[in-house]
Amino acid sequence: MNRPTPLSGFPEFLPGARAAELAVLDSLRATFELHGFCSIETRSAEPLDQLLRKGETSQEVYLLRRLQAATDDLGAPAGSDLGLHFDLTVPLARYVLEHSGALHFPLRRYQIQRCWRGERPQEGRYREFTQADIDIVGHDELSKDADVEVTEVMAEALSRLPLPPVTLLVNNRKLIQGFYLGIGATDPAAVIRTIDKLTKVGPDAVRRTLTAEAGLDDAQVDRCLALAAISAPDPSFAQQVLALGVSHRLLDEGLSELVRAVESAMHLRSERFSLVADLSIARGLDYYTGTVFEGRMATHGDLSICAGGRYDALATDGRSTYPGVGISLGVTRILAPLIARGVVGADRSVPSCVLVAVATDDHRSGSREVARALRARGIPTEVAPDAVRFGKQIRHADRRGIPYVWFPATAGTTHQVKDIRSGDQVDADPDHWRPPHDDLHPRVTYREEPT
RNA sequence: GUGGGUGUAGCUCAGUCGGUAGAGCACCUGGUUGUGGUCCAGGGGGUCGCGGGUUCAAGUCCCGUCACUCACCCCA
Repeated sequence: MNRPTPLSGFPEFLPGARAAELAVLDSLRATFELHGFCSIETRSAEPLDQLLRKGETSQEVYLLRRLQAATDDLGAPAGSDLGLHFDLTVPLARYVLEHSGALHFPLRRYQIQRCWRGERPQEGRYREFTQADIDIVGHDELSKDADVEVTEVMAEALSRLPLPPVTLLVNNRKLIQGFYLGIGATDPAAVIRTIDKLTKVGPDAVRRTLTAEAGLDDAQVDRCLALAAISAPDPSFAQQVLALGVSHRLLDEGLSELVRAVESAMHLRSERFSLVADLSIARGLDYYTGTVFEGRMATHGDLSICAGGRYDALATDGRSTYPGVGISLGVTRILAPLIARGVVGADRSVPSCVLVAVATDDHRSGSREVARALRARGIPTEVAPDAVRFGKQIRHADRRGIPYVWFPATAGTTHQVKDIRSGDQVDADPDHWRPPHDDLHPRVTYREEPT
């Protein structure tokens, strides 16, 4: 077979699916900018030693290698190796340090770029994928309001997308860490790592691990599981936490932070977005220090489609530290499975709103004139490629989802435009006719799955 | 990296005991010479993933290999 085969983990969309993806990306960008977040783009490659900091040692990094590299380059120090970034947070940290003198803090930035991970691909897990991140980075300090703000922006961004609803689960690292310290756990980090797997492996497995590896007794494990079982869409979770009778300075601090985050997010709820305080959310990464997020879509099972949190030291150069809080949205992870199942798509595969028909080759210049007049008023228009019979030209439009076919005036006839969905055909003037606003550009279609 | 599954038309798949390569959908043409979708008739399209082996004969059996895919790990 001469036809190339697909590359596992490197998804590519057909034009219609790409149109849907573009519409989603445009929507995200518009929302982020509406909140005053600026865009940055960082280079695709970072020095390998930079990538492997931040407790990300387990990441499968794609290395960059020059085909024509001289042999003695192989002897170069390991630190000079380049790798493709596997997220947008590590590059942000590097960027902030590199440009700290020229940036204004707090820095509110969004970043929509490809990332690469060498792990085995599966549904919803890719080797090349697009991520949309928003972060707020401070200089030495960062207000607690930043946590609320990124929550608000992402809530709005998700609410606007014509996609399945998202639940954002929120917790606070200080709260659970303080709780574990309060019950006498000696290695709270180990407890966090174990609790993070609760939904995956279940309470029995967690109990065994907590006993064996974190050295907790049965009573302590009971209280950990009781804490992790707490979940509420409003600040009422605080009473449940207090009822467990544990006290610790960090616990109190985290509790009030989480209450505040949940309270200020109450008004963000919509049909497509809900926020829940869920004390089983821990996040495995150890650099999170406060609020942690994990977003789920019911269509994606246990896979989280967005994640993030606060880190007291996103970056540090010895003199200054740069605390940050942010959320990453897995654009490819959300879209690729939904597109593959036919749940999400676009109502057309080309941007064209109008196809101008060509009666005969002699009439082509007249058809071009009509197209120019429509384009001059911002209506995406293409001219039929061949002067074949009109039935075939209409079919050309139909196949691509182009909603209108324009029949230019000829000797004895007037200009007419046909809505090929309804079949309605009316007289029209190229300098004045305008389609309904909704027909102007491709739109994302969302069809709920028959379950 | 570990373990399972699957590779046949553009897509989804069938192919019996080893005996001439199939269906549905899609595509093209015509019915319909300036108006699509429905319907009817016809048509094109295959190195059966690749390599080797057994056999008179292999899509089918054996070995190898590659790709895809699912699960574990980890994560958007």
